Amino acid sequence: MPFTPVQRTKVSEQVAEAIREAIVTGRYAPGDGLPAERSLAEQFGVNRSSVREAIHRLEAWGLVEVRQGGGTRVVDFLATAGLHLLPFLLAPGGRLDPALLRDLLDLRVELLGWTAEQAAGHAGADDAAALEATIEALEAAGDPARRQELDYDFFEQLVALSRNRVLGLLANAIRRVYLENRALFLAFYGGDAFDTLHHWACAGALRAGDAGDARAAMSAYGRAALEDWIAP
Amino acid sequence: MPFTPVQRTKVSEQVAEAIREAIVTGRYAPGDGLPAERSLAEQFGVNRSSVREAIHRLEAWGLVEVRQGGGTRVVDFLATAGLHLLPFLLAPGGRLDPALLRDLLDLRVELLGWTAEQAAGHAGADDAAALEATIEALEAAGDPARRQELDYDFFEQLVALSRNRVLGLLANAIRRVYLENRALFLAFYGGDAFDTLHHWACAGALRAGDAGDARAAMSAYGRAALEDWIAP
DNA sequence: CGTGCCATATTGGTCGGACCACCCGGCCAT
DNA sequence: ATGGCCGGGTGGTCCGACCAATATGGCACG
Repeated sequence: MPFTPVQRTKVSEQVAEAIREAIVTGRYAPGDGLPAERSLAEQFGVNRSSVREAIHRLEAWGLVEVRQGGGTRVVDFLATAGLHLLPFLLAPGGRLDPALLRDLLDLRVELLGWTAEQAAGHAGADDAAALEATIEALEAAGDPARRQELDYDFFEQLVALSRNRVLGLLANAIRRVYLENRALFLAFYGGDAFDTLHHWACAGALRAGDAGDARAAMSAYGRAALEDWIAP
Repeated sequence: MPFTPVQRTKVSEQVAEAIREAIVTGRYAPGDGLPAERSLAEQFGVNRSSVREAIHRLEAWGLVEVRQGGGTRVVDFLATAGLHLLPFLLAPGGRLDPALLRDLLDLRVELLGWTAEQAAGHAGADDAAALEATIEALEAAGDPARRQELDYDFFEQLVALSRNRVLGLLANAIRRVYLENRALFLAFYGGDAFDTLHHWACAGALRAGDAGDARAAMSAYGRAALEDWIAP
């Protein structure tokens, strides 16, 4: 059994995480001013440089606005930040936000369907075969974590087949959501509700070049997952 | 006529932009190593702290991977970065990437339709009235830039009506694409091809609570824009 | 009383230097 | 061929200092 890599967390990362958590959990409201860098450095017991790095990471995430001489203010991130914040908003402080998960799964239904539809335009027989190989591995896998991984592989293969680079970027953002909240979705892949029916239907539709059927299959899969994940 | 705010560019920002441009234009291939921080500081004629801030911004964007002792390497950003990179990928080095624009507009069609469909589930008569007020302002506006602005307002109202916060984050990411590449889309709003036919249809469908019609209207609008923007 | 100006404290931005932790490669003894 | 050692290069952190923009309050002026 292989060892898992040791965790090397930089000081600036820890500071950034602490402040991010304080913001997304509402401890700082939009418009509030963050403590001064020198003050934060003292509170965290680190150098001001590390605090600056942390704050600039938050700025890159769209959580705070920094103005020289005017302090650092928390912004209304729901109105300005992009999808890269979603992994942290989904379960702020360890508590799942069920409404937000519902929003995500709703969008997922649409996205799965459209991705399959677009993939149908470029998929050949060998592409369908590759997808089917993934499905077979999915059925053979016993470990729920491995299933989750392979299921996402299937989606990424569809994204690659769609040849849409913007969709690719969007999929990258979505992937981070799963990576950061693995445990959240794990129960589904261990339960009885999960089956590969729709996967086979999608692969078959791609083999036949039927975009409509492909879309229908993946939409149905997304809806099934939604019903299982939300309010059992 | 209001003045445009003076440009305050920090040193670290300029450095970050320069390196980002070098990466997205392919001057550094994925896997390549960036020069050392001390070397970059010397080349740019700035302090190492500023270079570090710039590099960490690139890291937050998903463009580079930093390892202590092991240097800083450029990553395959198409495989890892999120939608926040799109504004810079659309016209790297000032030259438009038409294939990428096509990808974006394809996705836009789907997104516009779904947003309208979702909005129909929550829109009341006063919401429809607000939308219609925006359309009237849109028709009255002579300045193409103002039209563009109002058209995006219309979309954001739909997003707000959908009550889907994930879609809201996605819309924020898309908005940045327009803000960073205003000129690119401006021609459309000045030409004859632009009309408010689909907007009215959507507002009407929302007033009637017809999700299907709302979706059809905005999908049609997206397709019309796509045909006008691509290969005239 | 309101206005504009100015001194000052506060805050973020940059700088230069120092040291530590880590990775890599070459060299050497085993 | 293996493992240990070591030196050079790299990023991570720290320190102290100064610069630049901002916010604040007092004060003179109208």
